[in-house]
Amino acid sequence: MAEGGVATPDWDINDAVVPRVAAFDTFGEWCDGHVRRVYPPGCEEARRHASGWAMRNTNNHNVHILKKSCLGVLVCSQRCRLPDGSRVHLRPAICDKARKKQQGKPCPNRLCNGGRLEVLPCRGHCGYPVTHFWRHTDHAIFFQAKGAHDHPRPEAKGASEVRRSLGAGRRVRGLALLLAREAAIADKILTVKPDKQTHKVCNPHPQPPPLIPDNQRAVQLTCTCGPFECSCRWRPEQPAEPYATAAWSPAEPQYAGYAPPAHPAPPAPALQAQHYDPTALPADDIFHPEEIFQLDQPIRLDFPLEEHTLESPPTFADLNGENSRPEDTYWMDWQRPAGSSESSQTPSPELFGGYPQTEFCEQGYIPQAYYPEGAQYYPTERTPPVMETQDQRYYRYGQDCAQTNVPDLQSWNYTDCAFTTNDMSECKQYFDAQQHQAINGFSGLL
DNA sequence: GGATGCGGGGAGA
DNA sequence: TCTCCCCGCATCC
Repeated sequence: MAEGGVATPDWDINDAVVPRVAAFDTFGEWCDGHVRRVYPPGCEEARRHASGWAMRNTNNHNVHILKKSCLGVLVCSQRCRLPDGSRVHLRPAICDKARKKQQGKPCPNRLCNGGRLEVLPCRGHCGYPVTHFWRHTDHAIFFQAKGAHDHPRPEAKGASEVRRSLGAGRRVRGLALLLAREAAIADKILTVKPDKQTHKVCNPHPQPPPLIPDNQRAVQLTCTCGPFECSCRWRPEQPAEPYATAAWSPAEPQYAGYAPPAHPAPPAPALQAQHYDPTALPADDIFHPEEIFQLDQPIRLDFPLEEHTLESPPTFADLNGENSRPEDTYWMDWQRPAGSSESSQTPSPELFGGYPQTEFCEQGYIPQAYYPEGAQYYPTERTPPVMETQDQRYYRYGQDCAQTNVPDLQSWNYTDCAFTTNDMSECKQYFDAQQHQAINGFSGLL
């Protein structure tokens, strides 16, 4: 059975009738794996069919169900590493034309030598891109995801949007222009932030259970480091195990030797001292991506501020404080999935986790490995189900079909569901273990 | 300019 | 027939 959110009875997005539910799920921006969710009709993100993943519309010739497929992630052709050991993973443009323009551009990693951006396609659903399905009824918005992403999370949507809106990508000449941009960023933050917050209306669960134990959150939450010098982020109380970053060479086979997620490698490269000259200006005529990504740091405020974030988002004071070093912050932030509930709950897969093996493929598709150097895994969003199924009503493509004999209607067949009921306890143990390893793995950063 | 939604249509199983 | 994908168009921001 696919992972369900609220306690809806079994349903599938393609069912002729879907149940009417009394409880809704917390909106998940980074849903991964076979996931089913039910959101309230007023959930702004759900109404916009928002996702942290770069999802493009796919025509399924069904006007009742909106289908989207994952575009993957933009990565460096050289698979270079950022100063902290993570890799480049940008958000591909949804527009085909824009996406083509993205490809071939120089890698934004200033340490990268000759790398170019290329799309790492998603093949997480039996060799096809992971798909999201959205279905609206009068009383709920149904969401279903099929497949597990086999690639890193791209940067959050807000990053690319603001970057574009600020005209990043063109060469900046002179400090005055840089300062003007910073002022524009600050202005945008002040303008956008309240609005975003007002739209955050769909979370009926103000404090979902944390994925990281409170005792491990404490250090982070009490961190007094400056936003750009913080080195205690995610610091667990457990001593860190030594970690040696597996050197990755572009000459290596890129998609071979996948390590199954059940045995994730210890992760996370040690956080290196970041030597980056913020005053450096581009010297050539091609656009310098680091100029663009300097702008990414403040825009994190442009993302929906998630309730369960483990760390406070940068404040306006942070961005303008005398200690501000946007570039460093960018590097710090970039290696993490930007601005999302799940991402803030779970450290970046790039740092330690693995990408879940593409399971659940009825066709027996054997997934490719994208990051052979380590079994990278990150926990998928797991919202504890709320088993409330009273007042079950069913909708037939928008029609309100009140039903009283629920069991008779639950004979839906799930041929591609990820979990059976019996699997759930095992899965929980599995994800708990993964989560524990993930947390420990993060200690390698510090 | 890009995101998004809709729809036509081709290809393959 | 179903699912996948590509493409064009319209709308909105």
